[in-house]
Amino acid sequence: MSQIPPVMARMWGREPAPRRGPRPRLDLGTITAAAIAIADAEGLAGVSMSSVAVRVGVAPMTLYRYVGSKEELLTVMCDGALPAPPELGDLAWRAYLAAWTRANRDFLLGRPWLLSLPYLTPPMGPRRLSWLERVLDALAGTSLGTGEKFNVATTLSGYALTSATTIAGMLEPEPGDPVVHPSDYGAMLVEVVEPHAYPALSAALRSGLPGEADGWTEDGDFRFGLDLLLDGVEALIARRGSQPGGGR
Amino acid sequence: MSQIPPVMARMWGREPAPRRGPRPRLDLGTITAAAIAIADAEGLAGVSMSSVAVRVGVAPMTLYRYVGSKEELLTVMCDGALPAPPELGDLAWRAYLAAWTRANRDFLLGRPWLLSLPYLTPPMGPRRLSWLERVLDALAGTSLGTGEKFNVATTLSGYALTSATTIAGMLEPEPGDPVVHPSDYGAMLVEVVEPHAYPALSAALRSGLPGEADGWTEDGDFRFGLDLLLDGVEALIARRGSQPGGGR
DNA sequence: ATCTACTCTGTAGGTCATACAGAGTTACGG
DNA sequence: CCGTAACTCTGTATGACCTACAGAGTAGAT
Repeated sequence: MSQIPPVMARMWGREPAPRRGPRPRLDLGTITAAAIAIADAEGLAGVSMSSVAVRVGVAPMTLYRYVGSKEELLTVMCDGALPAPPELGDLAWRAYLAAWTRANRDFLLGRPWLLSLPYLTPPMGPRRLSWLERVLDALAGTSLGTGEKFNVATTLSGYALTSATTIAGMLEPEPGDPVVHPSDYGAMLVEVVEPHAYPALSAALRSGLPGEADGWTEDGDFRFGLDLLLDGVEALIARRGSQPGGGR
Repeated sequence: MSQIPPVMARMWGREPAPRRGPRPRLDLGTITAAAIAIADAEGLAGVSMSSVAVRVGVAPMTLYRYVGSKEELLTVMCDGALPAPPELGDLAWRAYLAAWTRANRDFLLGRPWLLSLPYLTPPMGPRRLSWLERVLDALAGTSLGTGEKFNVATTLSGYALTSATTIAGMLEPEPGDPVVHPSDYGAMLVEVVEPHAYPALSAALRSGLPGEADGWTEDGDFRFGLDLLLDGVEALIARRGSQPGGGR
């Protein structure tokens, strides 16, 4: 009956509870916690089946009793690494969605290795779904349809992701990465961009390099895009408000 | 003088043109084209230094004359795989940005392996910058500041990315991937989500599973978020329009 | 007591990135 | 015209990694 793939079953604690043989000495939670700890300390590159096995005190091959492959482990990590979403309290939808998106971005920045994983798959783990739950809740009072609420969640979560990726790419001069510091970024562009081929861009560079302006903050950039989106949501709600219901 | 890292120099054709020794038999363009062809045919997993070397007809180690590491090659591929941005013509900014974002999403769907790469780094290659150039151009007539135009480009491009990732995750049942088909998605959620822990979500699932509604199209979802953003931009332009200039 | 399912482990095979050193090749200085 | 230096290409080797396989031990079922 259960069409759900084994990874997901395990993520939700639906393990078959075997009858014969020795009791399993581990569980999936212990393993993913170990893997996450390693990723936090050394980055994703430090996470190997061997290193995880050492950390939980078993032989490497033992892990395959709990996980079908390394990729499966990474998938489970994507959910296990998430914190609980912020509390709704009695915030209005707009204030809450702003806080939600910011919290979303912040935990991605706290665990930047998440950005290198296929994080943007349809949410299936308990943690990811609890974040989705909160958006539905926050929008419950509005006239948006169910599908529209899902779309708002997806879009905001995507924005948090791209925003975090952008910031992480500038902040982290990880050793061995071909990462460019934002202070050098404008200078590098100037050196390479020819006014002939890129007129608008080189004009913009001449008028003031991005990242150099005094008033600039990365938080300002974040709020910029966020307000763009929330203004859009607000416009939509206003539109729907005059209509009956709307949306499946 | 040139502070620019070697990858970038090579991406822009700034190779030092050596004087002694045999003429190089290859160039970076040939190599990246081969790597891209392999990725198109077999996915990213098929791209190894060996496979690329075979395709261009040299020994694996030869590639390291043109590229510092495999990661560097992947970085260069990220730019080389991009098509030219759509022509501006005489479109109004909103129509153009919509076309631009859609084209952005479409080439990502055409080369889904781009989604597994660190695609969201600050644009430094010629192709990526030409996409940026077009946004600046399209917004030239508006009263937005330079920084704001950059932000609009970043946000829209991020939206194209998340949107493409979502669709690709549902469309491609790649062998060996723990991917879930959208038709199963709702059913799986129902099986796993407990109304007690996820009241809003399970209510939404009961009222109509996502992906099941008759009127649903993935393109509708795309336009939904896009309009959200463009409405936001429009609101911003309207606000800026009354003020002098604006932006650093 | 025996069976049997299940857990843990060592070994081994295959793939991969890349360090290294050597051989061949071209241009330049004399 | 020759030697030398710089540069390109290649074979070999190393170490890391994932994981297939088969065996050994263990504890509940019969």
